[in-house]
Amino acid sequence: MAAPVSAFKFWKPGAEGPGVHLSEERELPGETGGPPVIFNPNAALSIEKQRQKLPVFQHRNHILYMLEIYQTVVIVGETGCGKSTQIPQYLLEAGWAAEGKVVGITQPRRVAAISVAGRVAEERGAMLGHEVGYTIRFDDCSDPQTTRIKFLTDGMLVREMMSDPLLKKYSVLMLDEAHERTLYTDISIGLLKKIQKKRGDLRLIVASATLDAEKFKEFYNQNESGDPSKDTCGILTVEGRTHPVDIFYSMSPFPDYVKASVDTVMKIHESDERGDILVFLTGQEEVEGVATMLREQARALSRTGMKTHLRVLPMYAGLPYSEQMKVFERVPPTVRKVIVATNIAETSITVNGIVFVVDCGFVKLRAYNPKTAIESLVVVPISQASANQRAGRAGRNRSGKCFRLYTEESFEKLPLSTVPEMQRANLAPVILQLKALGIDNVLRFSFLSPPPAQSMVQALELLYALGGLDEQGQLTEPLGFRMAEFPLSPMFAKMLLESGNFGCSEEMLSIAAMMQIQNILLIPPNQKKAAAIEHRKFSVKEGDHLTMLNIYEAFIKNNKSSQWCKERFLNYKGLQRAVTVREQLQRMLAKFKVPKTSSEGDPDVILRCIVSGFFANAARLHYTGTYRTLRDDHELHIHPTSVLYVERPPKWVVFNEIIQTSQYFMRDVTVVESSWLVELAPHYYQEGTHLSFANKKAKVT
DNA sequence: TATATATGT
Repeated sequence: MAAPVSAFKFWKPGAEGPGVHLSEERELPGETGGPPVIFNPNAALSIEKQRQKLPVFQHRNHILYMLEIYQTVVIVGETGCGKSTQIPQYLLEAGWAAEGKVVGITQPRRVAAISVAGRVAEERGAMLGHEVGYTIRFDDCSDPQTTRIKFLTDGMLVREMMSDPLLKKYSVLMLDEAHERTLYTDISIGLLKKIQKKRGDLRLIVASATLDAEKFKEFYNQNESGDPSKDTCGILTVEGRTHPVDIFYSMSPFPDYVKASVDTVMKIHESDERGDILVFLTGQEEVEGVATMLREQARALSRTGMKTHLRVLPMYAGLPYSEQMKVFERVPPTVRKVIVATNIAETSITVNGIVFVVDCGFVKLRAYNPKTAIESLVVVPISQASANQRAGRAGRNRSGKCFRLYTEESFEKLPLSTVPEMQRANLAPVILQLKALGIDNVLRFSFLSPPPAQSMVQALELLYALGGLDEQGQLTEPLGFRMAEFPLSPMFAKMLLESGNFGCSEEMLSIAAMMQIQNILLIPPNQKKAAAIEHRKFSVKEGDHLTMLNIYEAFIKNNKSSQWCKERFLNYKGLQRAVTVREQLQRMLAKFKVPKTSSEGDPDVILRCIVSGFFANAARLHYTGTYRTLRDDHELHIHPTSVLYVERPPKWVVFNEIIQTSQYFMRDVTVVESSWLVELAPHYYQEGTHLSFANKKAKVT
């Protein structure tokens, strides 16, 4: 293997030599500009040739053969070996989409569904939305008559099961990127096992990384005889086209990975090796901090005569779209890009030209405490799978190097893969969906990785308190069924469905839509004060919900102007999205005959309506100056981003969610009156004394 | 008083 260059003296090469070989994604004709290939017969020929060059092509007949003899086929293949674009086409060519049947492919992310569909349509010389289409929320680019290959998000597949429980239109379903184990992938995995028992003709392809292949096979194999010839599930491995990535570990642990990442980037920059750098850190603050330090050091370096300029680009989800796009811009040869990113760059965003990866070894993940029903964000060590995925980002165009800011010994102690989301999520929305899909006994549902029983109990209790489930745990009619149909968390769904009764459905629609969008308020690191001044103009003493309503209404009043947003440090794209979300929610309220009503400026009805959905998230001001949950006296604080943070602390509040970082913070907080809690949730709260509601009824005084 | 990772319906 390549010896480390002198600049990296303190690095130890991985014992296995080039540690990671990940596949290269194909450069597509047309991606680099130029005329659309479909109009050029020679180009069409070259598309065919390119298809045949992909590693997966060697396995074409074998894949089709396996699908004849097995009901489920697990395909192990790294991203880019061509499986996502090619296998659907093989299936189509082999007749799996005959007689009006559809080949469906799920993706965990919306952008992936759109872009892969686009590529396949292009390869087939077809207009997207006809033979090849996609379906994601708010964007159905498929035709029920003509679409034969359909890409969809896995969340969308779960939605489709609500109207078509046996997924009758599909002959084959391919769950792509199944190893990512997102919440909806896992729901789909379990539900498809159930569907397969009723539909022997439904074929399933699970596309996953090596690690999970056996687990998937075990899960889907219906052969209990012990005779392998009777297996109903088989595994097939597709190698990728690879560029080697050399792994270097630190000789000893770093006390501060933030500083270490800066030092490492500068060492790379000072070396003779060319190529862009990608740094993995855990959050926005770290990213901005490192970006600032790198800019300073690079400036100092250029004063000493360094010719290559360092362009430092932060990358995280909360960054405005236009800023995010900068990481894709091409730079002249005298400029080296360094992208300082959160986990977003691990799977969601792919930047070409990365030769060096610097991996801090940590990630910020959502965690759920089933005892307290509190969600938190915690920084935890990454898994080995994650570390390898990060390293692979260095080898997409040519061989690369990955510097791990931890020792080889610590790498070996890392968990093999990340805990599936199902085991670290609030399950109320999941349980509601499963109930709506006719899964009566959710505790016995076949989960690939069963969640903690306590999480399920918490979810069932909440759904009962909201009136979505009855004493027997059955979905209530109509409330429970309607809640399940909403693409919102159960509390939001309840709040909206009640809004007609409170006489404020117009306002609640705006509030609910706004609350679905993150980062409506933009706070550029160098203009914090100016942003705060602009934002404060919208805030009201009632709290964050009415503040968001103010912003939404002002946005509409100002003709949805992007300039208006810019001047007020508001997220224009986010507000546009809020408009779309609101329209969808409005259609649903109309469908359920919830009357269109407005509070005409009276805030109390709105606040009471919020309480009808969020009564379980109530807190009171403790004499110590902090807040306590009504349910179990847990200490809470108002989040610094809340408009109530600067107000005189109100006595009673409800909130959308708790986020634990340094402390437990309530986010999206609104002032309420204690009497409303008792009045609107009498089954949940009791005035004066404790009474029994599963021995848990909280006291409101 | 002291601050968010990433997805999805």
